[in-house]
Amino acid sequence: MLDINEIRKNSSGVITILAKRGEDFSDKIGQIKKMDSLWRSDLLEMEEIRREKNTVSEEIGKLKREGTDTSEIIAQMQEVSLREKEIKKKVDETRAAIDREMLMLPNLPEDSVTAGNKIVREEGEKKKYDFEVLPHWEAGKILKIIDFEKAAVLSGSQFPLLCGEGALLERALISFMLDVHIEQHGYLEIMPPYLVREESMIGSGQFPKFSEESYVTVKDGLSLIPTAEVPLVNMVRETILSADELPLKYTAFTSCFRREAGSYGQDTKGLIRNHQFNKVELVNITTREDSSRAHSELLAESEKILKLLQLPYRVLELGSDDMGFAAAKTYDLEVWMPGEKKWREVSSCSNCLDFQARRINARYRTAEGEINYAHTLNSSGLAVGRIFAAIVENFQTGEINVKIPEVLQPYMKGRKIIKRPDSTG
RNA sequence: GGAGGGAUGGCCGAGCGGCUUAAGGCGACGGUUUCGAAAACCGUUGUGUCCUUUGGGCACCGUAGGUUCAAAUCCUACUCCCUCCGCCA
Repeated sequence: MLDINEIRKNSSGVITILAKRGEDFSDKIGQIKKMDSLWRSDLLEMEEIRREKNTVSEEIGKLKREGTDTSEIIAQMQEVSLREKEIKKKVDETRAAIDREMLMLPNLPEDSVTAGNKIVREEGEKKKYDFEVLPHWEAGKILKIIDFEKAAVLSGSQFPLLCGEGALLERALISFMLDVHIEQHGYLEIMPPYLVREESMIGSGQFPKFSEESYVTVKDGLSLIPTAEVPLVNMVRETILSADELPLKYTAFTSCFRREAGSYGQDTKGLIRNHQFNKVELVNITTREDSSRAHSELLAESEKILKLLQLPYRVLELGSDDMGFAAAKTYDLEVWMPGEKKWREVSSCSNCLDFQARRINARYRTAEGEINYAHTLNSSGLAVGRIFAAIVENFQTGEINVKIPEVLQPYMKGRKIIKRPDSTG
């Protein structure tokens, strides 16, 4: 949520910055501003009435104790009380309308962020192949480690089903990623719930705007998490942290669930865009002074996984028109897929500044006793299914076997290669 | 799913509808004392919001309504936690 003071003080500035997202918010901001000044004048009136009520009520108590007749003054106060009720209703309604609108406004992109994605750098080397690398879904089928037909029978299209060494590879990747973040980057591992309340989805910014994207249970109205960012960020809901315990660094492996409404027909093959996928997520909660440093660190931590897996990738700085709702600045990591011959996003590393913290009321107290909103950051560390696909393509051999990257071998019971079941060698 | 019990400040814990702007204790912080410390004593001790901001007002006792001139206190609904029974990985 944006700071309403910014809209009061400099609404045209807010409109200009939001316009970088490619949407015109001038009507909405104007409306909010109008409602806000109405709210404030009504609030003033209501508080004046309450002040009168409080003093007179106290007076009545005294008079009654003295045995004085108070029926006249009570009759007067009945009128006042009625008036208070009316104006309170109006104040509450206006406030609710303001909040509704405020929740629909996306975060302000940072000054440095402009339209259009920028390639920051490329890391690792694309291997040369003296054969045609198959896309992972074809190789996966031959290797009998992915079975989309079975998945479709169970759940419909765009669900993954891994078997045998495929399932083992997925599990190995999860353990490997978690271990790196826990042991080398100082993260606390969390296993959060996959079903969360509506407030949690609002808190991290998925709701109310993107409710179409989520699976919601019929009886209890709980949402399946689209990312572990949701439970991890909400861990500090309604808390005042102490500055010296920051940054908090949380990591979690979870499955993620997305309806992908409106993206039918895109990436229909393979593990790239599924309704359910696995991800290891990183979330940092920190101070406003520290968040920029934390952002670079987070990016490096996500990159570390790609480096260790020896996958070629590039770093993108996302343009203001392409960033997520809650983000002020975002880097994407894209891995090279030699089978598809495409760069594919495997991590999105965002600084949300105090945008989410305002929604969940997460604050910290400085050594001087000042209370500020915390800053929240998140990064995929990484999207497991897409890395699975990247390995199947990047480490493919001419015989359509898949070599296991060295760092993963201990997690694969020492296996060095996944061989096609019909191979002779 | 059924039956009970509960929710008050950082924590514990009082609180017959008006003398509660929430008692008392613990903790924390500051001070007195001391060579220093402990103890003792004294003091301070939440969050938010609005305004005409050296100041003032309003709100907050799980949440939302209601009754009343007046609600932590009475009524209704809900949420969460605990105990037990049943079912269950």
